[in-house]
Amino acid sequence: MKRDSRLSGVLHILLHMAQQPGPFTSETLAKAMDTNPVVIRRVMAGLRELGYVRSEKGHGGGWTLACDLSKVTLRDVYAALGSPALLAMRNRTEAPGCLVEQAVNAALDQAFHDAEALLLSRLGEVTLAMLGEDLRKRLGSRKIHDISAHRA
Amino acid sequence: MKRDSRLSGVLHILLHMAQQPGPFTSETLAKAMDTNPVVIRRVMAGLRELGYVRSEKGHGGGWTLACDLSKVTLRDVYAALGSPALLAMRNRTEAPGCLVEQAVNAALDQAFHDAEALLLSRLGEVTLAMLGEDLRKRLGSRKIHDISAHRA
DNA sequence: TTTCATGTAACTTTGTATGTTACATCTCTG
DNA sequence: CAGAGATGTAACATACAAAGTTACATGAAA
Repeated sequence: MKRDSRLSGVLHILLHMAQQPGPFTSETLAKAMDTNPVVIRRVMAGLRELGYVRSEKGHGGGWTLACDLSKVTLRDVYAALGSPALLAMRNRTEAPGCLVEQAVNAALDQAFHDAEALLLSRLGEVTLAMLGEDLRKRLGSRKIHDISAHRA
Repeated sequence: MKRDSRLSGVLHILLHMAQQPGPFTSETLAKAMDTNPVVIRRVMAGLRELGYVRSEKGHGGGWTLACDLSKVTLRDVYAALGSPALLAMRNRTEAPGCLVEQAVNAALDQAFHDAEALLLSRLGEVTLAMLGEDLRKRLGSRKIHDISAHRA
């Protein structure tokens, strides 16, 4: 299964933006993420709708943070992406007529549901501010990492 | 992301096999699962290697259960499929040089790891025998469901 | 009015599960 | 032994979603 890296990617972007004053163009962010500006706009669109970031057109335009980083959790960011599927597995058939399949689904659904709930709960415990704090520790005495000098 | 339904599918097969004496040809099972015999052979191959089922060629051949259903858990079956990815999300980059990405990965990895561990643990708690027991309850007074009359 | 930026639709590429075809191999039956 | 019925498996085809790309409309600043 082709796995989704949008959450990872958008968090990377947000954290970079928190390190320097904006605004950042999609072009700049795309170079740092080694991807395409349109991809950036795509994943940022959901965040904009929820008011976590703002975008401005024209000269001097680009993306800026527009939220209290201590109030936004990774779960919020996940939701801003449209809450894509969390698990790589699914039931063969939902609402099957076959009792055998119903029994299988019931067992799997419970396990799936518990795992999803835990994952969402964990994501809900971490704020963007906490991520930034962790980053500061990792940076240590080092100079602030400039996004334009980004290497994956 | 295209999600994997092999675990669901193979459990369905095993539970059907537990309801009637075998052997079952891939052809029969494929019809019941509304798929192709080769797909059946493919998912059953891992189970055969672990000794959970046996296959015989030629006249009167096919698949038979070869394990104690109370000893095999859903986790074992999952492992027999080759332990495919559990989560639909992944990190953009593993072992990144960028400290920002390291911070993001660290946060996500912990959440991902916890969710995977819980899922595996839940799967490990359920045996095929327990699934069969649940099925019997669902069947109630009804006659045993013949696989040849299968409807999804 | 030109330049620089986002917004977005449409299309292409890529990776993976799933489906299909073809054929080799084995085993029972007659 | 010959033929039919089964699995084993490689090779290829299809379906689908994420990711990448192209093209162009729109808006804002110089």
